[in-house]
Amino acid sequence: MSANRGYHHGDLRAALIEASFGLLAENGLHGFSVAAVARRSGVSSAAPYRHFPDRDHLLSAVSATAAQDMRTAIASAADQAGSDPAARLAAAAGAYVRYVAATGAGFHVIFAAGLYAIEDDSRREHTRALMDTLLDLATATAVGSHTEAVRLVEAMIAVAHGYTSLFADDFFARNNSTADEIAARAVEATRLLIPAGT
Amino acid sequence: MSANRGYHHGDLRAALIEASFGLLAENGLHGFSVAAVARRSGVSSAAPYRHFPDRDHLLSAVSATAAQDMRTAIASAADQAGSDPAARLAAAAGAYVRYVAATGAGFHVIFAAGLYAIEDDSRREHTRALMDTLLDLATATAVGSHTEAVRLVEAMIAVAHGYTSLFADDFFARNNSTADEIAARAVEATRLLIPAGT
DNA sequence: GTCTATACTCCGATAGAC
DNA sequence: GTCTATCGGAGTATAGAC
Repeated sequence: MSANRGYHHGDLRAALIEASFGLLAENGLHGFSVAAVARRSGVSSAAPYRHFPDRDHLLSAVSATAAQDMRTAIASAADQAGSDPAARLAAAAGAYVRYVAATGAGFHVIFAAGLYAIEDDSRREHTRALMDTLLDLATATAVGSHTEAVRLVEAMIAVAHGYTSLFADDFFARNNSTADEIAARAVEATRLLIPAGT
Repeated sequence: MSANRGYHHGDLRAALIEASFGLLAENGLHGFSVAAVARRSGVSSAAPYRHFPDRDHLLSAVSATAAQDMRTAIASAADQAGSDPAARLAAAAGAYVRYVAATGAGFHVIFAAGLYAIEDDSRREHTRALMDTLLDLATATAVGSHTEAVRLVEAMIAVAHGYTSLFADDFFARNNSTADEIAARAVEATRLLIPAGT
């Protein structure tokens, strides 16, 4: 902003993260590379290394941002779903599908292999907050124990991630399905996985 | 077998496909390359090109084998599940998880991008047979229409594929979960998605 | 802080010897 | 049918100029 004394950007770091989301949305994790991110940002392939020591640290920053934004999207969807705990958790599955369809940054990115070894407090905080939010939504559905809540969250994630993966791989291509339609199906399916309530 | 006049194999083509499964199981689709398959088979990186014109044709042959074997595994699991249509379809989800955990060859491999463009009658027959088997299992659960059966198959695949993806990405690592445990959860979840019956 | 240039590795694919 | 050798392309990462 105020300090735009460089060649191209006032904040290349932020621009690189933003470009990463674009790449992930278009080509998936497979299409993510420091070189491609640099190209998309209009800088040389060496420039990113002034802001991130290596590829995994850039991906870790993307992961932190994704976890934060996804948590916001899920919390917002749950609130719009009203007060019924089952409806709120199911809505979270829909928010997951829509977020990943738009950004390409699902759990396979947020918890990508190799990221666990990286020291990145921001990422750890945001991923933990995301999981806590999901766990709270599951616990509210009158499950009997913490273990059951964890199992329910995992089931909900499996459904959401499964639909998302198939959608990203064009498995529903013949149907001309939209992300919103797939999200709606993930909501329905998640609703069926929640015991007892209504 | 009888014609082992070459350097290493009597049937390098089959050995390459077998090696491909090993690579997929260990490193996923990301770790699949003609060079790596050749290394694992103990031949030079040029040898595979005598049996497959390019990378995608090798992958297509792997896809055909995977579709055939997965269909067999699913049909077998359904038969062992008895006569209840809902239990049979749910068992198919478990078979999917176990097969992909063992081989790495899930729908993301069987229907991998780029394969659709390849002319490979074997692959087309086996993938079609696989989908027909799943559709038959879904139709038997007293669904109201063909569209509903398709939707049910897609939901079951989403659940199975979701659990499988998370398992492959070590998402359940802290729990020390086994493939059989994850498969059992996929069976339970699928069972909940099936309407009406019992 | 970004550039150009470069070294290294890996992969896909081909040419030609045997 | 398999080998060695090679080319071209893409990616990670570093060195040094500006």
